Amino acid sequence: MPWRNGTGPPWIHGKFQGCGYRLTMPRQVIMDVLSQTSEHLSAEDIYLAVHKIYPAIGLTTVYRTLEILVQMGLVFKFDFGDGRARYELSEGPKSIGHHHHLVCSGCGRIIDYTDFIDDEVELLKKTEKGLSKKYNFKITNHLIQFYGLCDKCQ
Amino acid sequence: MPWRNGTGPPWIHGKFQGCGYRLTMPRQVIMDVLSQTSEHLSAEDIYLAVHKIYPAIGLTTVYRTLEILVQMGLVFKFDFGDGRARYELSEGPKSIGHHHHLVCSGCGRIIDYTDFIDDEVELLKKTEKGLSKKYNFKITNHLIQFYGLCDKCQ
DNA sequence: TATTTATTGATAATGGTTTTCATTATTAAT
DNA sequence: ATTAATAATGAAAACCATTATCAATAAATA
Repeated sequence: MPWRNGTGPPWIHGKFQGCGYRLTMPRQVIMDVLSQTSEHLSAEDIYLAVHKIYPAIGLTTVYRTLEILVQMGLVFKFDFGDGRARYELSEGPKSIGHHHHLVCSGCGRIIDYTDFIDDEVELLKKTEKGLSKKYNFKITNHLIQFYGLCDKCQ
Repeated sequence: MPWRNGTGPPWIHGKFQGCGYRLTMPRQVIMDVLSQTSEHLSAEDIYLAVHKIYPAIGLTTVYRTLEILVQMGLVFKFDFGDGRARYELSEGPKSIGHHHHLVCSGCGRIIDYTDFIDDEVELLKKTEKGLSKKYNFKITNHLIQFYGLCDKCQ
């Protein structure tokens, strides 16, 4: 990485400013934490990780920042049914790119998968076009999740 | 409908017994309420509707019953991001059959759609088969949702 | 009928998320 | 630079959907 910890890549700065937000230290560190993991972190997970780097952080700020990041499209918010939201960077160094999740109903394990993306994209394009037309609904995002039992739980 | 209010169709009774549950009055009325709507009711919505027919109902019982119904596969539980779960009968008189949802990020409106189900089913079959094999993950269910802005919000 | 077992509902507790609000940091104006 | 206006922060309290507790009731079984 060509930037110091907490400094963040330059384009992030522009993105924030472009949306009328300031790229403050807490926000940079939250972005760093999200960039350096491929896990599905909860707000508290993020709070704890940020706290190691920037101990003055408050949980409230984490929630507020995540809301902004989701709204800016930099972060995806997921609900895997365990009562707490999970957050993932939508793009970045460790991002595995466009993917979806297998959610184990037994142990709650989450498996990322990127298979059949080509077929999926084809269907989605068709579907999005059709639905946009039929309902005049402007689609910005989609969610696909599979539920079932992982190898250890069946 | 060939059965009285709160009596429910016969097969429901068998289903409950088969799972080791009793088909009590509160449970029957909850099933009735779910059968007679095509909306996306929250637990409280259901509680209020049931309360008109069966005033002794408690909110706790509604939650407990819904949990059972979901676990039995009679009801789907959804999260549309407004902080409360929504419940839909997976099959029944007013059910529109297999469908998915468009979620408006502006006003929270939910639009059911059943388009492209054939193409979707094809992709899902392929995907499920591939993922089951690759990850040894036994898929029981899936979720597809589109997010965006409805006609009134753009 | 007696006895075991499941179900119920009022209440309290839980816990993730939001709101409040005074303080602090950042930007813009002078 | 200094000051004024604005945005961001964090501690604490509030919120609110959902769960756990537990005594009372209903249903199934012996």
